Amino acid sequence: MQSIAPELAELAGLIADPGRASILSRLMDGRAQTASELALVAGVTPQTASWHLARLAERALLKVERRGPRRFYRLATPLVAQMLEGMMTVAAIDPRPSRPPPRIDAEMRRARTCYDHLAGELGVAVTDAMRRHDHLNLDQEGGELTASGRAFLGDLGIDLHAPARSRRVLCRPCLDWSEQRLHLAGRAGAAIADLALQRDWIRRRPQGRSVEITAAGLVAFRDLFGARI
Amino acid sequence: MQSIAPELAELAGLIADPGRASILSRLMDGRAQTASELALVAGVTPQTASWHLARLAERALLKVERRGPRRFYRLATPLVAQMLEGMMTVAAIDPRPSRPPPRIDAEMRRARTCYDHLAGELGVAVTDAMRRHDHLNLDQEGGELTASGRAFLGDLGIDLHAPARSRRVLCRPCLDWSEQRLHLAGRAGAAIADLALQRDWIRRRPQGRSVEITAAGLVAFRDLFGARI
DNA sequence: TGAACATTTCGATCATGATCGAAGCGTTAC
DNA sequence: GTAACGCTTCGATCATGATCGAAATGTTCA
Repeated sequence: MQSIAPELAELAGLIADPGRASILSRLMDGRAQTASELALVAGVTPQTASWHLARLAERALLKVERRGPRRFYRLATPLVAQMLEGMMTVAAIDPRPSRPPPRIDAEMRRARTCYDHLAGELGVAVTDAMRRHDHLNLDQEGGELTASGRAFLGDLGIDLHAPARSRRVLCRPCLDWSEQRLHLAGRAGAAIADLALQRDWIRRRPQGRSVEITAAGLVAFRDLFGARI
Repeated sequence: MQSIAPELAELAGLIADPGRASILSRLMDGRAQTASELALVAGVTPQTASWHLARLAERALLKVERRGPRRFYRLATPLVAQMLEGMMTVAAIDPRPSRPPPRIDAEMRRARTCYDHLAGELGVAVTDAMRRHDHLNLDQEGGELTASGRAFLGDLGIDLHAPARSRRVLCRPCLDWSEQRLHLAGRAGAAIADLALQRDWIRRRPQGRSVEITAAGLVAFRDLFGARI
């Protein structure tokens, strides 16, 4: 019985090292990072990181981009991000009573980006608020924006028309691994995150994937979205 | 920066062994299998398989059920299946020119179940047919059944009302790793697979996840669904 | 109780791959 | 051209875990 099991094992092997897992996790915000930065994140020397990065890039999990003497690495495709998302969801659930639940950095839990949309308490709060106001229906396997939701986002200046070539869907649930709750992903989720960055409601922290909610952001999320945060 | 990277690596490590990957892949049809059967699939001795199974069960990727002297193993939750689905999708894409594309068993490619819905050529053909007949809209991140689609499935005797407790969505895309195309998953996908099994359009093969399309099935999929298969 | 069978546990062996020091390569800036 | 810097390649070492034979456990059935 030929199956993809060997390829599955090989792929998993690439993620099975703590250093490489840290690197992939760090790149989950969709941005590119230098090899040095990723070595720091992985907690290994540059040589070792280089070896890890080469393996990930060879298997096309990462894309590399040379800018001067530096090399920037990023996730190769959104498909890779989506796969990691699914793995993190399972990774965050560990029912072994002996094991303490993974201690997640407070900033990370509070607010972060998940590839292109909001996650953490903020992501879940915004999603919940939109559901409460009947802007959104969302469940485990799918979601849709209501007419009122479209109007709401339209009023915020979000253009929901898909780029001509994109067949990407508007709403998609993403299981938040730190909150164990659903948050909004898909084109709508990405648009909200873009808007928040653009209006300085959130700011990316220099390192890590977590984002800082600005004072203006707190007001905006509470007053405009009705988020309980 | 505390993150789930260590848990992610540990989880990946569990899948990173060819034997365990074979076992997980085998269980992707959602059914339970005995330890002996899984040892065969993994190509290892029963002792070794037992060791693998214990690790997978300890981490709650598998559930074990004792029936007499046998132990039946199955995937612990649909979440695990969904994670594996995402990994297989990436595993099936290997752009390294040196590597030959994974040779997938012809039966497996033709028709199989993916946890609870149809996959392979059959799954894609049925999905395509439903899209052609405007029964279904489906893209990378979501999907919906049209009014005509609901009527179509209703006429086939499929009850699309969700069980009271279930918030499971009707339509979800699932990227078929052997066909590199989308097929239908979610409650609707599962209902179609159930119907096909019930009406003997497909039969599960004793081993492996592939299914056999019966003569009646070929007629049904072609005439009722309009599938090009 | 004892025989048959499925599965697990134990113990020893062996292979894979993660690691870092040292050295090499490429790009940029002066 | 040459120095500085980021990154990679090479080589040697070391730890982890996959494997199976042998033996133990547990379940069913007579």
